[in-house]
This record gives sequence, C-alpha cells and structure tokens, in this order.
Amino acid sequence: MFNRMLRQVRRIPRGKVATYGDVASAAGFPGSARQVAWALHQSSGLPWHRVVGSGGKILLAGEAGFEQRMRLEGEGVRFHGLRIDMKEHHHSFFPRKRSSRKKKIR
DNA sequence: GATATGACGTCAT
DNA sequence: CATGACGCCATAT
Repeated sequence: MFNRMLRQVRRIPRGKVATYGDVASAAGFPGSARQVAWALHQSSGLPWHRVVGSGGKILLAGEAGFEQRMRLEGEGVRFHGLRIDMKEHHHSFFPRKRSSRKKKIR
C-alpha cells in the first residue's frame, strides 16, 4: 500500500505539490491521508517536500517545516504567507486514459 | 483485542 | 483565522 502511495509521490513534478489526501486518493485509498504521512516517514529518497497539507499548508514542525518551505521555494513554488499557491502548484495526478492513440502525437 | 498516537481532512463554532 | 470535534487507518505498546 505504501508502495503505491510512494509511487504517486514520485510522480509529482518539480515545482508542483500535492496534498496527503490527494496522494492517498490517487493511490487508491481515499481517506487514508495519514498513511501517506507514515509512508513518507518510512521511506526515503522521495520528494517528500512536495507533499503538503490541505490548502497548501505545511504541517511539519519546527526545522523540518522550515526546510520543506525552503526546498519548495527553491523549486519555484510561490508562498502566500504560510500557504502555497495551490491554484498554481496543485499537481493533478493524470487520469489513466491510455487507449488507441488515433492521433499522432506529433 | 483494546488503547493511544500521528507529516491528515472536513465541518461547525 | 484559531479551536474543537469527529472520521479515517496503519503502527506501537
């Protein structure tokens, strides 16, 4: 399960962010936002800083939160006070629509 | 199995 | 915007 969530996290492109709930849903476990947090604790080498709370707020405490914010800003994420511009940086996990590609993608 | 905890989310006050 | 309450679910003890 965590594996599944972590996979979504890896999918988040640089300069974008996603919420715990979004990742959980994308992984197929709506309502299990907490487990996403757990997954991030467990694993490493992931863009954990691209995962924030609902509304784009950083939930981490103290230094960790500070570091996360710094990283995000470094990736081009604009902050609105203590929150992130979700309108700009909210990453939408692509809906899986993979079928006959009639049109040549050029 | 029961209880407590946590990088959560949403709603009501 | 801050708080409190409830719902949710994997781990830890």
